[in-house]
Amino acid sequence: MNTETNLEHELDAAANWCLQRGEKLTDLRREVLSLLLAHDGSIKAYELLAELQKRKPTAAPPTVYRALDFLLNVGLAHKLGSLNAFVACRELDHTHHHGLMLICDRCRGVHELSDESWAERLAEDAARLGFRLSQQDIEIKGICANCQQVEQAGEA
Amino acid sequence: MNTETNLEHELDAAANWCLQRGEKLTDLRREVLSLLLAHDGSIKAYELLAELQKRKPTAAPPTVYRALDFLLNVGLAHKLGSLNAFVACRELDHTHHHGLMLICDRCRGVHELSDESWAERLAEDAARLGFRLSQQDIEIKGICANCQQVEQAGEA
DNA sequence: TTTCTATTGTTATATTATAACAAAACATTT
DNA sequence: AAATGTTTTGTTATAATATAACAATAGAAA
Repeated sequence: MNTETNLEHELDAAANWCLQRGEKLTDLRREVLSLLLAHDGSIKAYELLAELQKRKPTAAPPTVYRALDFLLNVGLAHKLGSLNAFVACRELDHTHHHGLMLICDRCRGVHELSDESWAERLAEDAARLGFRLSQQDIEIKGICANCQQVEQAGEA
Repeated sequence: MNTETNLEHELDAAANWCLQRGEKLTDLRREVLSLLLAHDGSIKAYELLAELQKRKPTAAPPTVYRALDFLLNVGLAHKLGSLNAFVACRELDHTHHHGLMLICDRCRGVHELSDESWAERLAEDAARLGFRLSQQDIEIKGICANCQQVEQAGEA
């Protein structure tokens, strides 16, 4: 199975995901999601716009922001507030509460953690203050494994 | 002890904090920190600028952003990436690794958690992926106790 | 078809943040 | 004090991020 069919597969799954929620993954939204998925790490809205314009010269900022808003709302993408960047959600299947996004300071890559036992503890601590957590992603910064290796190689 | 002397007390402590790090809390920085401290919740850069201009009409965006950068670097303030807003750090004394910021979706208020036992667990999970956490704040969204009460009152 | 709603197009503008260079303040050495 | 270097602040311009507002189009429902 090559990359292209893999991508189409993911997009079809996303379309289904939308239908189950009474929403539609239109051509435009599908294209934006496709661009998001094609990026390993996160991507910025105006980078996405530039990509989109290659195939759709008419695209303007609202074009991309509206598609992103849709994808965020339906859970197909995440916004990384600390970077003002966006990333496709790769973990559609599990019922996730707080997506934990490990963001690499170096390469802007993102790894989404699905283990959530730590989250319970967190929610307890917050509850002790009367704080009720909303279901949003939590962003953690650091250096990914790959960039740590590059770092060491540079020091050698 | 009234509010004013309390504020001056905090500002003096902040000045000391800077000196210990070989940095200086200049008048300008002190004024910006003062405005940050005067706000319960978080405040946006341009709101801060407007406040600053009341006493210092010459102030421009770089004025406030430079002061904020300084305060962030020396640890006297936090940036909330998800809101593009800023907040004074109220927990100077303890050696904190990852400040946990509970941000209210409603009132933009922030509560800084100092208990960090959950952070160890988090670091372990991340380490399993080879991810090394950097010492940065972690932002958690939700509804604060106060806003929950207001919410209920509205429903009654 | 007609009507209603959702989506997309388009233009303009708001909001957030930084670059670049000049001036002033401050510290250090002579 | 004068000369020098460094840090901080002033100032203008502009970059980067995001949304408002309204027109046009497409799709669904009556």
